[in-house]
Amino acid sequence: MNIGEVSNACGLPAKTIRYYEDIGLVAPNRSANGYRRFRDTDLHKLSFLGRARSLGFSIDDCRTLMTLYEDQTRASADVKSLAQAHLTSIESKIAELNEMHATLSHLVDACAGDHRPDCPILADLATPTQT
Amino acid sequence: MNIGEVSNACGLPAKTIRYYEDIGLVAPNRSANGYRRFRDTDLHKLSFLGRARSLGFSIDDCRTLMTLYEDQTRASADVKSLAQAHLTSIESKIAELNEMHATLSHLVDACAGDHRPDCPILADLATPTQT
DNA sequence: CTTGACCTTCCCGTGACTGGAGGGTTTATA
DNA sequence: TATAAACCCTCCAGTCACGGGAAGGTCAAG
Repeated sequence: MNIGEVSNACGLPAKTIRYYEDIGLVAPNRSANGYRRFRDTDLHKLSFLGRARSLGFSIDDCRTLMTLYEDQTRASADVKSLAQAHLTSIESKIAELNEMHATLSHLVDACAGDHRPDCPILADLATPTQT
Repeated sequence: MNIGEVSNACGLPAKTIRYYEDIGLVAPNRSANGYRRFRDTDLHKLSFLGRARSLGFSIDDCRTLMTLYEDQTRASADVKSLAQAHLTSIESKIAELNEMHATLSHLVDACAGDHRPDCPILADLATPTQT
């Protein structure tokens, strides 16, 4: 399979697939004309990566997950702890966004949003010691 | 005031303050020795920027907000619509993270997390057509 | 034989900084 | 007076995970 076909099959842009080769996540063969030639296992790997990335795992995490996936003697505890750590980081991001949202929606509600210049949003931004 | 003093006062790292000068968000004077010399209005601006950034506004948004802040004839509607748009983008980020969290926490719960290799998390990652 | 759809490499840009090298200035202390 | 610590400066490179685009080679169809 050429890169376009693989791209269609796994949903990753060709650019991304080339990038993944650059950083050593996949290692396709080459045809005589220089084109990348992917095997089924390469496609499988790329799908795995795409799915892991869509769950928010970093490239570094993905590398580890791939290693674990290919290691038949892995302990599921290792996978779980990695996922757990990622979950925790997702939770803290959500918490941070929720806080922003609460503050900002409060301010937006307080703002008349008309032609007049008076604006509680700007007033808040100009008041550093307030939360 | 020198940069260190301003940094303490507004909570932004000196590096960040220099960066903000580079991109034209503040324009402090210079002392004879080449040190930046900040006025109260500069500090005020930087505090404004820090607060806006902490609410997740992009640098570009911050630039607009500063302009609006300094424009006495602004309409609060302009500020509100900017904030509203930002709120919406926060909401979509939260939704995305919530989806990741739901999927991943489900998988984590299903994983034994012991010495055995069987792992629903890896199994899911290896199954592209599943959600 | 040409057109268009592929594929290749290479380099630059993104956002918002952060780290570090290499060096000048000021202030406090011995 | 020497020196050490604590400031300050500029400039360059790196972060993360790609995306855009240039410049050019290859392949199948009409």
